[in-house]
Amino acid sequence: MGCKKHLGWRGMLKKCGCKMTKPREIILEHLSKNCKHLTVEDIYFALKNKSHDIGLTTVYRTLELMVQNGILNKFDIGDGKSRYELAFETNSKDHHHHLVCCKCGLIINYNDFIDEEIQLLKKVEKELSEKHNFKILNHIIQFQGVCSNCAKKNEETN
Amino acid sequence: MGCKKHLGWRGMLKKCGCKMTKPREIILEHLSKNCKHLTVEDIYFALKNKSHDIGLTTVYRTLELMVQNGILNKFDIGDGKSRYELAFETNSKDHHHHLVCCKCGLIINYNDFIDEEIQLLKKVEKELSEKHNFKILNHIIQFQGVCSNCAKKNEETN
DNA sequence: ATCATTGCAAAGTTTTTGCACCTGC
DNA sequence: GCAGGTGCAAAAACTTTGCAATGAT
Repeated sequence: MGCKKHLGWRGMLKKCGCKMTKPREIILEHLSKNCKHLTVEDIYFALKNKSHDIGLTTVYRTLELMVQNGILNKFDIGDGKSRYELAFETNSKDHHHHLVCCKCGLIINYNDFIDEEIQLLKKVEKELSEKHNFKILNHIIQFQGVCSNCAKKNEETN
Repeated sequence: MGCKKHLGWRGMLKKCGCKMTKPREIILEHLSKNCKHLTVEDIYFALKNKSHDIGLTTVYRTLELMVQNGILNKFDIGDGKSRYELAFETNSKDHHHHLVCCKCGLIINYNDFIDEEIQLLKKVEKELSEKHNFKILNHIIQFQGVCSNCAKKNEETN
């Protein structure tokens, strides 16, 4: 799971007139070691468990800041909680999309067809961007459905 | 914006052991005439303006029920409010994806490349579904970026 | 030294729940 | 008639804001 790129953040923040502080470093570090869809709560308690006493407010503010600066992606799988993950470059090998179980909220990252998807996306992005005069920065692709566990449970019930 | 299909809902609900009531009918009717990403608040006040006194709780419960039964799609563009729209069939001419402005929240529906997207999606769905043993019901594709208005505003500021 | 950042407590939003009453089938 | 649906009020869940203290450059 090594999502490197530890350096560079400092620079990215600096360029936006922001300081690199302990809490910010710790939060980014945590996200980089857990390359997946974390909620504010997830992060807050995970850090608390590692004896890092960072306020909930700071977590919220840090994450929002990172989103504004394109370092993180924010999305919602339908449970009303915002989720954050490193904004992997479209071409990076860590880039992925999500399969979301609408029963239990399980999220599966996949990048099986990423290449084909990306190819189409790039084309679509370019043309939509021109047609609607819209600067496209990012995309979200989510498949919603029922995971194998929930399907099993459902069979048992019926 | 005639999104027909007014009949059939009753049947769909019945099949799920649910009754078709006045509030449900009015809410579905409203959604079918406003084929786009409405929040609970949007719906609640729109109906209030038409002198339909439907409780906020009922709106929440009705929408959630429709989502559970596949009649509506639920998604979040990043502003923390759930949005709902009719779950157009993948092949229907009303099927579309979204362009979301991350500055002002503007949502543009597009279906320019829908055919190509759908073709790829179907393939991806089939294979992901087998590989991850996941029953895929639906998908969300969102491009995030900056709309022309916000881009203009930004230029003026700088 | 200066201005951004932090953390707490308080407030704001959005969504859910409990419960008595009402309604569709 | 009865299970399911409704609406109100209250609570819960998530997020933002104000402000005094602290920290980074």
